[in-house]
Amino acid sequence: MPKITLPDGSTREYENPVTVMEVAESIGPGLAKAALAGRVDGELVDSFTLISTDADLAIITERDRDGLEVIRHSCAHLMAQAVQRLFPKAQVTIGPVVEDGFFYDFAFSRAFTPEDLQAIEKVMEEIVKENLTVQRSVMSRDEAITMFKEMGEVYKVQIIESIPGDEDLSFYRQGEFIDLCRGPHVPATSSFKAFKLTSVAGAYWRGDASNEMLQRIHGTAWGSKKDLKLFLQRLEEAEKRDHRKLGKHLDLFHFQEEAPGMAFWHPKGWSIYQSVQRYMREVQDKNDYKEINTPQLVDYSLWEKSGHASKFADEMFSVESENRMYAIKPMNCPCHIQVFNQGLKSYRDLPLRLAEFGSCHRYEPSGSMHGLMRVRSFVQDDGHIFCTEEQIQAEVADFMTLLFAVYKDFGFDEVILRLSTRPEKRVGSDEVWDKSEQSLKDALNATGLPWELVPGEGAFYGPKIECSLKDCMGRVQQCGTIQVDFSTPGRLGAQYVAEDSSKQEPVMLHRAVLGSFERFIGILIEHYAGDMPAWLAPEQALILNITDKQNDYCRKFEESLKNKGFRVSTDLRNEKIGFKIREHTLQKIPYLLVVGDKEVENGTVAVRKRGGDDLGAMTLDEFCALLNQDVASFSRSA
RNA sequence: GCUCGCAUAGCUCAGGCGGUAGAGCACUUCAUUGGUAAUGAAGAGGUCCUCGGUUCAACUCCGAGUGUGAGCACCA
Repeated sequence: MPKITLPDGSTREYENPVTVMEVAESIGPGLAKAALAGRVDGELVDSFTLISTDADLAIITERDRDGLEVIRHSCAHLMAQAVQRLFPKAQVTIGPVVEDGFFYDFAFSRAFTPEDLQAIEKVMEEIVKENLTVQRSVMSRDEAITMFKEMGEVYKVQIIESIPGDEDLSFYRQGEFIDLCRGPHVPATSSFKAFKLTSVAGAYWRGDASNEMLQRIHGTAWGSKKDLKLFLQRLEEAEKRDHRKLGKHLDLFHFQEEAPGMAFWHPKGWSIYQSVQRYMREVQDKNDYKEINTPQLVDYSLWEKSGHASKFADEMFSVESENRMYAIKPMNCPCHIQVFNQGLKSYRDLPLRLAEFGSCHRYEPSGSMHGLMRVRSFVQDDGHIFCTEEQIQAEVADFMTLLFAVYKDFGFDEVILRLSTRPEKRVGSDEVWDKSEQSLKDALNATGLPWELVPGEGAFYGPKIECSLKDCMGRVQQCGTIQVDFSTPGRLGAQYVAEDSSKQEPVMLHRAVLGSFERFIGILIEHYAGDMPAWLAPEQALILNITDKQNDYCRKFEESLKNKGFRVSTDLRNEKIGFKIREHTLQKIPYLLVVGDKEVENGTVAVRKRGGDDLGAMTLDEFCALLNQDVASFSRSA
């Protein structure tokens, strides 16, 4: 006689063991229709799971986050079934849920085409109409291997063979299709309301580049047609914000064949770049960093000493000149140590914070490049803090505070933190790793924010914190980092004189807030959809005449604003005012200042904001005050 | 780097059984001096990414290369 407690606290008693679906039915037919799965005592189960003891139960529908996952996972099965109906020779592999959807990887003799996707989608619809019941079964490992061998599914056999132990495995069947799966799944193929196959691309079997390539079909599935539509609109919006598109449209930068992965910055893009750099320079000065600059070309031997050549030789550009080999620097750290090494350092000099807007070049794999987001030539807001072990924690904590403040100034409020710890291949003793990981953990805990542990992902010389921000589209972008390094200073002979006059090796903290200017500006462009806030906008205001009678007045007004340090220009072309407004609105200029006879007479300008708001007539002083206030509205908290 | 697409005017894109191309916007000139998202007219603008092959003939078909897009792999 199971007693079921529902999320609202109410309880229901049943004579015999009941399934989740039966409970739903006993509550109401609407709920039964919507029920996809259940959560029994916190565990996600199928709707046909039998409950025989007292339990807490939540009926999962498409409104639950978990319900959506069930739909998507089941939709992957639905797609696999459709693919095998159309292409019986296609072999199934895996089909997990991902953000906003799912995919399934198939082994097939050729690539699927967009026409194939349409056909697959059609068969999926047919299977939905067939309303096949989804059934779960359990098999031993050996039985399962035999079954899939008979079906000729060699990848499934491999997957099952790689599952350790000889525990029983669960399988889900719908009609003729059966797949190894943990579940849970929807009750029947009629449960799908809205799905769409979005793309097809290659993907390596087991994520290993030395394996063969499979065909991955991506799809998305939602609880309702409306949600699917909203999702597709979100994709469209993201496409509109694409920094590559906006970069061209707003004349910010370009790329060309002769310099793959290296941006040509145009005046307006470079203006944004300079504003970001000016700001970072100010922040670094305020926070006791000493800015330096180091060579682009450094003899190869330094990279051999630092250990980078042996690991990254293929990704470094090199130059030969007069029988010497140089590498174009792929990073700044070895150079910063050279600066540290000049002159004798005392413990009194620590912590020493060196910063550089360091231009780096890396031969990134051709397929990995993506607009400004991943380039071969970039500038890091790099910094290295030389300190003692005791100083690590405070330095890391200060860095985190600085980073939050900078992100906030750029309009990013949410930061996601991850700690990557010792990888298999590493230098340094376990004791040193213990210590450095602990100091990073302490610093993370001190932020009061949640953070995620990523074991084994640290750099070979030390653990690192990775800081990602969330843009207004909800996308996570990794930008900042701070890494503890106990070994590179030693390799390159960095030392300081301690209190007891012994020579000691300093600890080095590698850190960057933005990561690279290129990437960060790409993120900014997409975050603001090109509507840069006034403090970053390449042109803050534009003065427009109505007729050429006002030209002199416009030029004088421009001059006055320029003298106050604003980025202003004029458009005195012989065009109608509506035409000019449209053109400059599309160029996303924050303020348009219109001057006609009225304004000349009153000594004002008519101010129009980017959104179209008419702020009325203002004098020079009034407009300066407005623009100053707008520019200062980012908090300058760093 | 791998798989599959794509590459035509400054931009966004059409196009064509294989017979060297077109629109809109932008640009130039002329007229127009007009008050908050497009004034009108005329004109100019292309080695159809590169190199090979097939062909009487290639922008079109085939191959290679380069760049680029989606995804995978990589990311000090």
